[in-house]
Amino acid sequence: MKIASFNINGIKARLPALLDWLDEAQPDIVLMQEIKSVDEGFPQEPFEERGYHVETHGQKSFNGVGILSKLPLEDVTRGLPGDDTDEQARWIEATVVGDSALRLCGLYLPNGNPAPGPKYDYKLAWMTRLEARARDLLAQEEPFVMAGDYNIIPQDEDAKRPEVWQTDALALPQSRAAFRRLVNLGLTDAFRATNQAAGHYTFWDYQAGAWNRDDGIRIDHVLLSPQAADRLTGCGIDKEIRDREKPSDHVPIWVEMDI
DNA sequence: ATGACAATCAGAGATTGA
Repeated sequence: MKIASFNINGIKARLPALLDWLDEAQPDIVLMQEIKSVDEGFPQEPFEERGYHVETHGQKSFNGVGILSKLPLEDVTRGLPGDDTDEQARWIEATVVGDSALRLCGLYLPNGNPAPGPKYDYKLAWMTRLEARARDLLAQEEPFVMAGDYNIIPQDEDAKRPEVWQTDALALPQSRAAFRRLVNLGLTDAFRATNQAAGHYTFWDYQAGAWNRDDGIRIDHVLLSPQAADRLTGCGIDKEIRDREKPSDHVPIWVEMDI
């Protein structure tokens, strides 16, 4: 089973590029971020024509997450638990049942800039809630995938120019520490489990020729529960699609699992 | 030192992103 995460940066602007990639990569499941659409505005038909079930948790203009799946999506829940006043659409969960059940968690973690400030406080608070959700899921001792745009550069080797990110919310020590706490609960960073090299990125800014200079950062991650990590057989980044017409500023990261 | 670039909503330019 191939499971991908992709920050598409707007479904309206990205539909052709997304469909082209889907037809080539043939993922069984896609966790999407930044759909930038309300649920009613998300075009389900082109995905259903390709055999995908579609579930979204959208909002107007910004944020928004969704799941495409060739298997039916069961027990869908929307919103990260822990703050009933949080109206930002950044979290969706669903279960797929192949040979066994797999819980999918798709997330769009807050950017947090400028830091310090209220946006950074929101990011750190959101990460505390994320850690709590991970603890609850781990207690169930079943396979789950927690994938999306984490807006975290875990280590300096995950950026072409780490020095320019030192005071950025994506790389500040508090951000990295929160990400480590999450991983240290017992989750596996699928990319790092299969590839230890520096210089692998999932985001290149549209500005200043970042793509042409390979000035990227690795901020989209797939974390696996122990039971899911046992089924991991591969992980990759579809870097080449960043070079196409009207690309997202992110590219997909995917895992192959023996499920 | 600043802006670059893109998407959204709206119908110009502010806001957001990373």
